[in-house]
Amino acid sequence: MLTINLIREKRDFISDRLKIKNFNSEEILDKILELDSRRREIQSRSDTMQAEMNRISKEIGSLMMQNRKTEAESAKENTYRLKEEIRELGEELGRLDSELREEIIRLPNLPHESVVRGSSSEDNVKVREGGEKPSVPADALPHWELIRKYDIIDFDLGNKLTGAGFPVYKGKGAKLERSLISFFLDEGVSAGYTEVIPPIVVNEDSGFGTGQLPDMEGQMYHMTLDNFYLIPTAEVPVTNIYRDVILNAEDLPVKNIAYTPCFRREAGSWGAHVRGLNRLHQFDKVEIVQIAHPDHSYKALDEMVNHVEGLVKKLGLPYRIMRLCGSDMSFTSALTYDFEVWSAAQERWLEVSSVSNFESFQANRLKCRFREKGGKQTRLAHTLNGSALALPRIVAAILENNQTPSGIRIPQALIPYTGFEMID
RNA sequence: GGAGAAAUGGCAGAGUGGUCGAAUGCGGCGGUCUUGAAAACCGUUUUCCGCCCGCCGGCGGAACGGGGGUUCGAAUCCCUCUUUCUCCGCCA
Repeated sequence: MLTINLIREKRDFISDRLKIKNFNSEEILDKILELDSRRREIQSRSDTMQAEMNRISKEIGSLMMQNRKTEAESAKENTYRLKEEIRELGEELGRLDSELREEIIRLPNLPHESVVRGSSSEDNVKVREGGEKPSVPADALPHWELIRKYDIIDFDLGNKLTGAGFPVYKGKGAKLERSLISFFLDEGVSAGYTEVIPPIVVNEDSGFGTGQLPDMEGQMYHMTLDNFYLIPTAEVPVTNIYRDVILNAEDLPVKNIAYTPCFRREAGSWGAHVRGLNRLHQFDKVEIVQIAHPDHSYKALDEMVNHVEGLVKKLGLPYRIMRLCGSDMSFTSALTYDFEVWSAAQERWLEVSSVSNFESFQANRLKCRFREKGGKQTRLAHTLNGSALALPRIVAAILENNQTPSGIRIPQALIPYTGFEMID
């Protein structure tokens, strides 16, 4: 959510920047400015009347104490009309507040100055590339056949228990999954992140705080009886730890890492290219989250990108880092780097991580603020997060890229975790 | 699930209708003293919105778990929701 101050002061700048995201904001901005000036006018009037009301009330109080009942009664006469007007202004103010909020919420975050406009994912900018594409035989199997061949992930069984997109990991498949989670967490902790295990069910306020609500309502599993949501990413509970929190500047950056299962309805996005592990309703992910000082948040973003790059390197996966163009970026992000790994049998790049700086966009919803040492004023912090990493496509790439006639080779870095070198 | 009690500032804890944004203590910050520190003493210390305002600041309004109500006036009375604690029941 953009701040009303920014909108007041830099209307045209905002309008220009949002064009990079192919978002036409003219009408919304005009409406916001109009609502805002009406709101302020009403508040001034209401404040003045309440001040008057408070004055009279105090007067009545002191008259009562002096036992001057008749004077007190006549003073009361003056309050009835005032009270009614205050009530009406209060209602008007409430209406304007919520209307204003509704409009502001419709505006996406401003893209960082390095973001190009673009019209699709084709226009994402390759930042760098690493690792070597493996040479696999022409008859290399895609992962959905490999998992059957070695009986390590079972979609049919998941279908029986729940439905499509809820696989069951078995034997070495389960161990591989658990090993990757531990590996990612350990790497994060070594890099200075504090591990947390948050709830995977959140309330409406949390969903709103990080921006999934109301925009992505249909993408989350909603437990209507309790009005809870299954989290689509650990970003939601972990970032919301800092909702309504005022941090000290010297405590920044705050760095958290969390493993959670993630749940996505993926309504409407099923189709080609989503076979096997490419798209699931439930999947595992390790997420890194930082709350940073606004002056250093892009340094934090670089650090996070380097961290994720280290992970894919250690796993020996060919990867590329893409800076998303405006039209491919999320509503809430100011700058996003996507990580893709090469999937040898599918011969495609698979997105395995998205690392973003949200600047103050989430923080404004969350009311996540900080105070400079010795300072009095609070400022909005910057929030960042990134997958480090999402498991299913990593598993798919490891299976496909490392297949050999004698089985699937486990990456060196994972062997201490799996305890075996081959899936065979 | 049943019965009872409670929710106040960073923390502890007073406050049962009027001058209470809130005593007091602790903690924090600034200062005096000291070579330095401690102790002592003095001062200061919630957040949001609006107006004036370059900044400092000033003025007004709101907020005592959330929401609603009674009243000229609510931390204080009423309703409701949530949470916590105690006892009972059940349970991984």
